[in-house]
Amino acid sequence: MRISQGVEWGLHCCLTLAWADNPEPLPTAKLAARFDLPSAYLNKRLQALMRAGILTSTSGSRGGFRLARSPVDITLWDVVAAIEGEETAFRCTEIRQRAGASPDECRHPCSVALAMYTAEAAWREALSKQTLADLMNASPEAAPTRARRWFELNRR
Amino acid sequence: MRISQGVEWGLHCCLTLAWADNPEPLPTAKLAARFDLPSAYLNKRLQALMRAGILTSTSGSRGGFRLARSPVDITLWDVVAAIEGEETAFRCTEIRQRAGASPDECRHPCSVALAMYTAEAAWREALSKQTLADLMNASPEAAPTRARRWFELNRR
DNA sequence: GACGCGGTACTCGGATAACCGATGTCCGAGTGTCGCCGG
DNA sequence: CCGGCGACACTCGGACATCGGTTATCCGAGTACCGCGTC
Repeated sequence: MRISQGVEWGLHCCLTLAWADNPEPLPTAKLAARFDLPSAYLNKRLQALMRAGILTSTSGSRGGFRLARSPVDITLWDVVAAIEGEETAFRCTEIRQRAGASPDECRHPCSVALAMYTAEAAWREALSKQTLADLMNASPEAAPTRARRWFELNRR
Repeated sequence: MRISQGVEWGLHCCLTLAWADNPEPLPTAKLAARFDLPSAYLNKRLQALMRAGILTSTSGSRGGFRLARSPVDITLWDVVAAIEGEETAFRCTEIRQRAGASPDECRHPCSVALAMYTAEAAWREALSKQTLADLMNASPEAAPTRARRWFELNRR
């Protein structure tokens, strides 16, 4: 089991956008350069965040991405779900039906699936409780000022 | 993100072994036939459970697998970790270092990684709290008797 | 009749392919900007 | 000097290759059983 790298990228980019806190959008290329990531692929992930309503995009020259709402209202689950998808990690294939379980029982999920879903719910809840703003507070003192400085240097 | 199918197979097989509750080992082929699974591949997963100390294997004729200890002492995390591995699903690649974070800060994990690890810890704990015995209790009444009946039919 | 021995069938165990999704790359569509031209 | 217009540069957006990992398969190593031969 592995969470795609795009999640890490997405979270760091959201943090950067939050610190920049700028009315002007930030293009993918700038963000990619900051973290030394492949620009085109990062763009793919930012698009996913846009489709989920976390970012807003502007086309054309002077275009780019901005946070769609305040960091207080963006949970980590929002970001993870946008990039990884909302499907459960555990997929029940109903193998009990091969073992002769009656169709009547199969109206309820089997105990195995239920247990796995319960654990996943705990994971999602833990993610939902943490917002982007919490992440900003938990970061070291130097981080926001560094982000601002970088942002000033990369202003067009 | 996706949990491999082997986890589902492993859990159902452990349940079957628990219900059989037999001093004689059960060969992979029988278990595979019960759930209509590819036998050789299932064997690979059962091997993993054996390496983790959840099952014991016996080679040769009349060989097979047995539970290594009581269902009360087998948590779901034991099974999941045995098959999926104990590595975290989220892998921090330290992209903050590309963004100019000082080596001094990097002695601590970054806030993003910390948050993700915290959520994963909640998931693991939820799995650790549930044992195989709990799963047996949560299963419908018909399941254990069906398993026993199947087991008697497939006795050699 | 009892013991020892060899062959056989069965099962685990690890090494070896095939398929699928994540990763990475490219080019087209759309939009704002800047410079030029005309009034 | 001012306003309109056109070409350009920039950025997003989706379509097309590539790679790693899960899934699937096969063959060898080891062991218990069964039958036979001998004492």
